[in-house]
Amino acid sequence: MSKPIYELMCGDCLSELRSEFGAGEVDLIVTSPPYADNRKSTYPGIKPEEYVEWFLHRADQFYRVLNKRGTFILNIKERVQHGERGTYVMELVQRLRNRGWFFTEEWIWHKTNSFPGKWPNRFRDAWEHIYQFNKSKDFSMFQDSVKVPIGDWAKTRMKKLSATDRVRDESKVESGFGKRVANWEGRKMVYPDNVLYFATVCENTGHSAAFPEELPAFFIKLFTRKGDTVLDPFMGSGTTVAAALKLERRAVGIDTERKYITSTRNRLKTEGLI
Amino acid sequence: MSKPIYELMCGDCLSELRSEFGAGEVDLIVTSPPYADNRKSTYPGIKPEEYVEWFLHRADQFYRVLNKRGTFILNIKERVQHGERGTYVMELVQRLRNRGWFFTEEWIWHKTNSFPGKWPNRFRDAWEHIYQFNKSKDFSMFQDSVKVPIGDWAKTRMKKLSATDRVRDESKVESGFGKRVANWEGRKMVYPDNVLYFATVCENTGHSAAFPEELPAFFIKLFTRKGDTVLDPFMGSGTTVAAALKLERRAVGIDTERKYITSTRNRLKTEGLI
DNA sequence: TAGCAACTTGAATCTACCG
DNA sequence: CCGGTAGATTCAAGTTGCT
Repeated sequence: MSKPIYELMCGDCLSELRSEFGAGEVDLIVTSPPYADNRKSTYPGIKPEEYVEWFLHRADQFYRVLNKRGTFILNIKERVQHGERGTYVMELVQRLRNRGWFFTEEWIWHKTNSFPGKWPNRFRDAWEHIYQFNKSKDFSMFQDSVKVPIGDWAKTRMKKLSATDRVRDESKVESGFGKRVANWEGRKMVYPDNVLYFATVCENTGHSAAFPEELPAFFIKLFTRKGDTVLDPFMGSGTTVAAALKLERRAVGIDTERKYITSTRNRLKTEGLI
Repeated sequence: MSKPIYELMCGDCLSELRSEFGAGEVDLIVTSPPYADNRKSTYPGIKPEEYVEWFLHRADQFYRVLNKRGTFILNIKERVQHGERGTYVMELVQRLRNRGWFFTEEWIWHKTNSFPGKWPNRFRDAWEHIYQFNKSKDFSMFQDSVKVPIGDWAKTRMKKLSATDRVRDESKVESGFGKRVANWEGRKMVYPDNVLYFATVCENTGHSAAFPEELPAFFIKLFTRKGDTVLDPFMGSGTTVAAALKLERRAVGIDTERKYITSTRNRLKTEGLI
């Protein structure tokens, strides 16, 4: 009997992966973990000084369950503390590398609608890190699946549209996006670069972390094929899971909070994915 | 007698600063140092494993000559070695912080026309780090001097134009950019964010890693006033010096290579700056 | 149906103020 | 002095609703 198309697991990914997954079962991990701060009101924050160790233990499990040719995509950003930008992410990346991860690339996610505000000593923060780790130099990559219309001065807009439309187009949900697709069909298509443009999600998802579906969709298309398994060990509102199902990949989402399991299941039903 | 408006010094910035500059004489340092690699054909490369120590000794001098309210802007990017992105820059940032530098912010420079190319396991590299260090939380910042037109579909283009035009507009050199300035005059101006868009310089500057004049110009306007002193300890083709002079700041450029001293002086003459 | 305007909101950060 | 909270500031994208 074949594996289920999706699984939503409630618990700490450290123990869930250890007990429920064998080695090499996952083809792609895409996640945006809780950041190191103390915003306990929305999500159990981990203090910066404890963050690296906390994360490394879980990353060891990611490594174990990841396929030899698989990819681990980590979206994260340092917060400002006492006027300084934190450096724990830099420490984390080096530690991951020392533990055996192959540090292939750092992508930049430019958030075109970053949070507004004005301060005497800094401008608005409009970007986040996206680190790409592998198990070796030889990993699966399907570059043709993420081509974008050739750049002009509307490049950013088109890039976003292309990601959105392709997801919807390939999904089971018909949303009347055919016309927009036509806008860039027939245009010359080129490979993107390592700077991605996506707006954050403003609508109320029931989760504080607005993670646009285009973002996981981009990496799912780039690093997996239909039927492959995609894991988000810090699922949150379930955006990665939804994107994976729309693209006909198997999806596994893990979260410590029961409410996110419930809301994600509702979301998948609403979108007609399950 | 007042200080000269500009100085071009041939030598290692370590010794030049130590012997020729007193504490706190510089208001802004903007530099793009030689990267850690072995491209000895154009610039004396420093091996990755020696790079951090090599840089830290020079950074100590930067700290000494920098004004209490001054800023140090460091543009740098890791190279790919054996398929992996290097981590020595992350180590450098942490070490600088441990030496007393206040790590205020990391900006992203998106190179809109990055070098084309295709590799089986990565896309084009289209961005570089720009680290902002200070001596404390209290530093000079003149945010109104770098406002940009409010965003619309042409946001990125306008942002780039604004930076270019303002530099030219305030310079001694009239270049017929008045019409472009008019394009965004009367529009609502907003503060930029920490992602900058500048096209790379393709013209032959005689230097391997020329950054666009808009880049130092942006930070010179943001962190200094007319008459302040701007230093580039790894001058190269002299872009920072040229931008500083156009904006009526004092400029100091240091380089180990005699040929760059010569070519920069010629450049400044050609541009009518000296 | 297209186009425009008003309205809403989002992993922000700083200063001020309290206990 | 440290830690926590409330208020002010500000921009882009999406949504709604009207002509």
